[in-house]
Amino acid sequence: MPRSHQRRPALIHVATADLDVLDVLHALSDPTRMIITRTLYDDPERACGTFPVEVAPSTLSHHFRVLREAGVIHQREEGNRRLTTLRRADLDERFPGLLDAIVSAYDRRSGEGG
Amino acid sequence: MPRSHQRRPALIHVATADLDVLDVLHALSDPTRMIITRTLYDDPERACGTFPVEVAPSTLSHHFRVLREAGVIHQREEGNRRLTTLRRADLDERFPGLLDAIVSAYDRRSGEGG
DNA sequence: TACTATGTTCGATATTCGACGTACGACGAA
DNA sequence: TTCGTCGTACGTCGAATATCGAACATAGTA
Repeated sequence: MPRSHQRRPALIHVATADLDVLDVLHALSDPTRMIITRTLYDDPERACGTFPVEVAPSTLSHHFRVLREAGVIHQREEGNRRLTTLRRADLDERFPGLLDAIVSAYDRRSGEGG
Repeated sequence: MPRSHQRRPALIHVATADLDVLDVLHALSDPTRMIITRTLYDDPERACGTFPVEVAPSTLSHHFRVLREAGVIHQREEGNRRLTTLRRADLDERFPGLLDAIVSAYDRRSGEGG
């Protein structure tokens, strides 16, 4: 039988026009997911296992799913890796200034609460 | 006996410096709470029962609590009413541009999704 | 085939969340 | 005191969520 080229779930990504701000806010209200997002805000692209978080791989996978379904990140296949990027342009197009304001707010918070 | 001046829980409000952006994002990621916030964004002060939401009073009270503990709203006593305001200046001081960006994003979303 | 690396899915468990009904407290008026 | 209004606290329920371990799937290599 002809092997399908994409046996994996094909990584559904929500369209830019369908982004829901409540979903985005919910996705970013979690510490682990915020760390992922903040990391991608600086680095253009990273593999799943290279984020500075201390959770089980399965848990991390779950958080990626939440971020992906909210439209915050994009993931593409590269060999046996899954490379993750921030959907910065899409978010900025749909919700101008939102991502910058959130990341800026997060940076302030990190610096003070210590 | 001297009647206590504040028999009610005294409405704890978090200090501006202690505002946590993750708590704020979580508070605003709920539809009912977003409606409350959006309403207060235009109106300076409202009583609890005057918001355009369709939930039971006890549920509404729960949402006010979440918003209050996240530092999004302020509530003060006025007779047997509790008047609610948006902590706009505090939020803007701690997280410049965040509230405006979120409300702006919410307005865009409302206009499209139907 | 076998092995390794990477990441996901599944099952199980514990927690949180949103909603409600009920009971109660505080205020204002009679 | 008694009543009605406004709003909260508590308990409860079902659903969603977070977390983990274990098994699975894919890609690459030997």
